[in-house]
Amino acid sequence: MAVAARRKFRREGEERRRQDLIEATLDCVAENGLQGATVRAIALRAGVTAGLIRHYFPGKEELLQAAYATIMGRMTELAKTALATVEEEPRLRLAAFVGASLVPPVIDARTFSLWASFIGRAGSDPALGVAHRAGYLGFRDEVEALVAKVLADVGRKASEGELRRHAIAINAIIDGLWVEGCLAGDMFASGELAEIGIGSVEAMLGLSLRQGDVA
Amino acid sequence: MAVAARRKFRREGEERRRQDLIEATLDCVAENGLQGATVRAIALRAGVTAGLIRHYFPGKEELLQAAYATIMGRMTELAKTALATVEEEPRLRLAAFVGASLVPPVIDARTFSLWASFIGRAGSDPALGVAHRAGYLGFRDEVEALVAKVLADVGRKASEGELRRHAIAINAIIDGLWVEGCLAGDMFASGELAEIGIGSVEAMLGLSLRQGDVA
DNA sequence: GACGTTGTTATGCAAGTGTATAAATATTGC
DNA sequence: GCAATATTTATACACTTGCATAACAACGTC
Repeated sequence: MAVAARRKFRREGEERRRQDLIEATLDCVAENGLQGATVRAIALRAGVTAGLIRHYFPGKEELLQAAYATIMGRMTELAKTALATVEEEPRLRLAAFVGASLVPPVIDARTFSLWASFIGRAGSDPALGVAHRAGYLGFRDEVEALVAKVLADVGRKASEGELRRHAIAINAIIDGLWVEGCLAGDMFASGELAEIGIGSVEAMLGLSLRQGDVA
Repeated sequence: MAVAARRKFRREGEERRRQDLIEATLDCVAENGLQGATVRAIALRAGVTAGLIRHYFPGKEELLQAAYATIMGRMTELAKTALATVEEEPRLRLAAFVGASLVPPVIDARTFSLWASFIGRAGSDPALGVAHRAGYLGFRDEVEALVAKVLADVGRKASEGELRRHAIAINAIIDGLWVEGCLAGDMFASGELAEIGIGSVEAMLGLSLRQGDVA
């Protein structure tokens, strides 16, 4: 009788394994939604057996939470990168930020799929809703600060309410273009969304954000 | 021995039952995502037993497809209603359309939850992707037509490319504000999103859309 | 190089999944 | 009322799910 050989394996570092499991989870969710993220599918993709998951996480729920935290962190990280442009001049900074938010890697079908999969439950899961709100408000505050600097730079005064409205609107157009770019990127020429985004912000603020036009 | 009494039931019309099952499915999906839409949960909510589902649909997959088609149809229906304003004057029509898209019932947490739950799989499921694209393009074409009328009305010429960009941008800001309104409606005053949306479109087109300002 | 630790696999289990089938009853036409 | 029909329930089945447990083997330590 041929005894089934026990599978060979390597011991990876703890942090490495955790990350691998999280990444495998994200892959599963991105491809087939939360439904596709079964412990067996995740383990298969991570190259381990299902039982190992419970060695690193109390349960599947906690693994999903860790995965959600990871994708949220990655998204805010991308947003920060978009914000951290080298430009000094306020208008150029704002333009660079909007533009960077509308090209890869921020525009990314996988990220969008993950966002949608998780956010779909923001209505019923309070923790998700709170997390979204925090991320959104943080993002909007950054936009508002950028806009305030731009307006100050050109010598325009804006009330608190005006600033708020500008931030909401700019945020919305970035989000809207982001969704479309992620869902159907091939419908737009390369850089077209960034172009449209910057142009729209210019129109909304009533001033040019680009070098050539700067007085 | 007390024999378990067989459950009483009524025979409903075929179309009525189908609709009830679809509505129950949407309820389940909206509350707990596609995961929550098990045949038993759906049946429970519809007030029938699980087996009945297969009397009206070949399988669960087909029921989900019918539910998706329903929510998509309902969304385009809402969009059409927003378009079917009584206003005659092109600018007022555009403003009314934008405004109607940013208040209930278009702004609706349940609808958003359903949208997100299904659209999350648009990347992997080609049928979903195609459906979204068709809906989006139809919507955008309507916006483009509206904008064209507005510009013609004020005697401005716009190239095909300009029209396209305007439609994309207006669409994006509606979508972006819609998402935020659905996810965190309580963060905005009643009518604030509509106000911001219309104001942004005015800025983007460089003209007023409101009665008082019409020349 | 043997040994103990523990990361990892393998196996099992109870609950839940979609589906198939048969039994039962509500409804229709007479 | 009564039989015929097909909607609806009830039950069963094979499979998947997350989780528990025990056996195992890779690695550090002496």
